[in-house]
Amino acid sequence: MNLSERQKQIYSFMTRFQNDKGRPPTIREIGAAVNISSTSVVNYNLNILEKAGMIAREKQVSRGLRLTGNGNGRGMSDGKMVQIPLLGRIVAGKPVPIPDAGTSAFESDHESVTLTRDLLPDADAEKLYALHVKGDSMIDASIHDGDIVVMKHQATAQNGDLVAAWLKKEQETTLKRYYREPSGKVRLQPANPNFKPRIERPENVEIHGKVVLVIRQLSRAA
Amino acid sequence: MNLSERQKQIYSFMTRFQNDKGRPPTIREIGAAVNISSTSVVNYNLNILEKAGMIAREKQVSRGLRLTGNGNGRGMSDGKMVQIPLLGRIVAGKPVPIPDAGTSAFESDHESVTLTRDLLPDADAEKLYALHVKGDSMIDASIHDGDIVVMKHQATAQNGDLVAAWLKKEQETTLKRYYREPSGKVRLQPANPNFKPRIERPENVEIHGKVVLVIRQLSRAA
DNA sequence: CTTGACAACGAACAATTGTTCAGCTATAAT
DNA sequence: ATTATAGCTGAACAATTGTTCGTTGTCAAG
Repeated sequence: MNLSERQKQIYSFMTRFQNDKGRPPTIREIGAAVNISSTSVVNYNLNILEKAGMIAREKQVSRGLRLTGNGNGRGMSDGKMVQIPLLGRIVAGKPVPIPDAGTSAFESDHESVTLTRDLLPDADAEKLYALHVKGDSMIDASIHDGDIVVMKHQATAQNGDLVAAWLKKEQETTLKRYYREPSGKVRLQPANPNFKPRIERPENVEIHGKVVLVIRQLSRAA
Repeated sequence: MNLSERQKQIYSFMTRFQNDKGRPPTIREIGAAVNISSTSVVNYNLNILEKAGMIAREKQVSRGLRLTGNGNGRGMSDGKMVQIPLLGRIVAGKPVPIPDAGTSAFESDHESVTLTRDLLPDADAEKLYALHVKGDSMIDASIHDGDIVVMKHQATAQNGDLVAAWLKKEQETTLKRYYREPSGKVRLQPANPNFKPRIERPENVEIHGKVVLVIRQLSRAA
């Protein structure tokens, strides 16, 4: 699956163009960038890139090119993104906000975070929502104030999942790892092994979602 | 700056289309999606959206639309992304890999991570590179094995920055917060306050970069 | 030498797509 | 009643863009 110098140039240009302009280039734009005078030659090389699995083409569609990222380890960069609504904050004293039914990215005043799909466990990017972590109280050292957590909305969890759990009696939200003990009780294990786990009766624990991604921006905060 | 129902629909569709297909829609595609029979009406509404600062248009360019995200809090989603080379692993025993000069995303066998710009401290997305964190030894509880850290390559740091430092004598890499003490010494402070800081002579500390983003994927790992 | 592949050129064609314009309707202001 | 404006229609036009085809040159295998 060796690619010629030109094909590498084309692929590289496509990547830059897409990242830069937010749309794929046309055949002629590619030609101009890599000094190919004829559109048919560009077309020819694009077909090769397609056979190599590096790109996908859509016929009869202007700019119908997509980077598939096959040649590229993990870096997808094909312009496919997921916009995840930032529903609010997760705080100790309040229940976790839950996504509305018809939450288009436009509706209401939601902020949102846009992520590339390669960061997420593939499949349905629906049902995902993001929360700002506010206050250190409920969380241990592995997640901090100001972090953004991307959650998948679900009411059950598997052993080891990091979940947002609502403790009914205490009226409290907490982010912990979930374990179902042989005894039937639920063990909520802080990510920091130095902290002691919390054993709860299953009836007192309501799972609101599972954490799939944690993002910490270190630029603004100290 | 009130937008009509139709304009909201158009904007919403543009967002979905862009995220979905990786390219902006054409005027006719928009028309079909929002039940507008005439291209001129779509054009008309697009001009309004442009004046409202929600989108940008490029004349005489097919799919020459871009979401500017002005109407949208933080969620940029305009298809502009940054591809960051994943240079390798950061391990205790080895120096931090440093980006080559001519690192196009294509060259060599680099993997890469693609991020949307809204996650990064704006400005030059150049000079950024990503590393896999490997092994718990050098890091304290705030960063884990398997995390991805996005670094900015720089040899100096400000107080409080989370840096990758190379300790010459110990031949060891470590991720810690950097503080210049009044005494002139350098204090390397673990993110976990339970751990003791490490005081070093400045000559022994070589800063290789500053951490700007930490990403933890919780899907695969246990 | 001939054959066949690969890589490229140029040109023409067809489809897609952005642009423009005359006109229609309803509603609110003059 | 008249005017103005927002929102729309339909159609034609021009520009952009994808597709196809005939041709050329190179180079290695037969």
